[in-house]
Amino acid sequence: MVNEARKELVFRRGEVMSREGEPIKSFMYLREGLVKLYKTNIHGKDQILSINIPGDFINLLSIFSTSAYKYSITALEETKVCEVNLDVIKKLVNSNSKFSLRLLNRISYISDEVIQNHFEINQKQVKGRVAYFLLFLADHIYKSHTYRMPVTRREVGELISMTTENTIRTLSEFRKDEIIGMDGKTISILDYERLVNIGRTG
Amino acid sequence: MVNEARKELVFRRGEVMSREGEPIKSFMYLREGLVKLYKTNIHGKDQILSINIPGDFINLLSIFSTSAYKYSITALEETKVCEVNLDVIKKLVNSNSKFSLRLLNRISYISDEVIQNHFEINQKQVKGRVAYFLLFLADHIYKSHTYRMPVTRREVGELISMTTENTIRTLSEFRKDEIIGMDGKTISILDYERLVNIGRTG
DNA sequence: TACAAAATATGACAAATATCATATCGATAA
DNA sequence: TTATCGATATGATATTTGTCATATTTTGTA
Repeated sequence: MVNEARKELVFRRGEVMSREGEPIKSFMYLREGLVKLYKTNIHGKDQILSINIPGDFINLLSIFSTSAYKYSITALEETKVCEVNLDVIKKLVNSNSKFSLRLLNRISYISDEVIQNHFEINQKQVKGRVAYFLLFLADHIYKSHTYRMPVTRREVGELISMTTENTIRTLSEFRKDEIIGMDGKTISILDYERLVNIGRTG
Repeated sequence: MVNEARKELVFRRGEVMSREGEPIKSFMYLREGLVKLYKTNIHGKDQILSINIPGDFINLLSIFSTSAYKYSITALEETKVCEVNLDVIKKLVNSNSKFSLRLLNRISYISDEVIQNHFEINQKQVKGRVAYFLLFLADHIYKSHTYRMPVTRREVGELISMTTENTIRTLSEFRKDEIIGMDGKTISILDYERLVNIGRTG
């Protein structure tokens, strides 16, 4: 049943996959790529909720609460998504209680994560926030101390609640202090321990 | 089945109803009173997630994600809770798909609310934050322009991410500007329109 | 009632962060 | 290819917020 309703979609970098306020028609499983979930405020500024990776149900937080998206989704790189019609999913909830329980677990886990991340960022100062983000990419996204940032400095600021200027300034400072190496979007963490320490304290 | 497993509990003001990290044993429905949900950070400072009112499932955000509480719950006033053993709830999810769907809707709604609130507060400055909180109490909790604040100034700060001093200072300023009247914990909103405007812009 | 602890209050100052200006670099499109 | 726009970069300055000190008031409890 689900197999028949399945549809593969491909999005290019920068493509908006769904927009805040639009009706939700399907359940989206991220197969390949990287996306950002974000809200746009009345002044047109974005705030990023989270960055999602393959294996994530990227619109799960919106699906059951309302018929409209609570946030927008944009691809940060070439992204493949598996879509299943929402009615099919709702029928599945009705017929398969194991599936329901797994969804409940997953939704709780996701919302916990978003809340926890923003609480942690909230209690840090600029250096701590940037360190936290660099470590997030290293530990959770790329599993490497060298990587190419998938976002602009402005987007980093939108995720960790800072201005673009301060984000850039802090990265420059880390480079001067030889905590990281930086060439455009390519980052290499030179002093992991120190970065961890900054991420904890400041 | 649920009726047999039901248990009524009463908590006094200030009593901790459940603590972050403790195992979750039951599903809690708030029948009467007012509670706060909060996380304590490594420095011992609390951050309040939300204030909950009768009708709320106060530990729903933790129940399905893990076996341990992700936040603590404390009664802000005399509070009555209806507890149902967690195993009974899980069996109900297995047997009743309508119930599962309602839980999914409710969890999504709650997490949306927590995230949305913190995003809104995050993009405001001190005056806007205090205004937002005063209006939250007036519009959502007490449905009146005059009320007795159920929390200390420190707790207000813990909810809207400000220091206690700045919270007190801002309230004093609102009183001097005759936007609110204030006598201890009793607040009366004198200029609702102006408060709404401050809450939107700043 | 009286005492201690917490909450409220306010000023002076320090620290953190945002804003504004300006420059260079790089990617993209006509 | 070149023009344009967005991204990166950095300094100077203004604004916001936090910290520390110190009183006063209120509250809970012995």
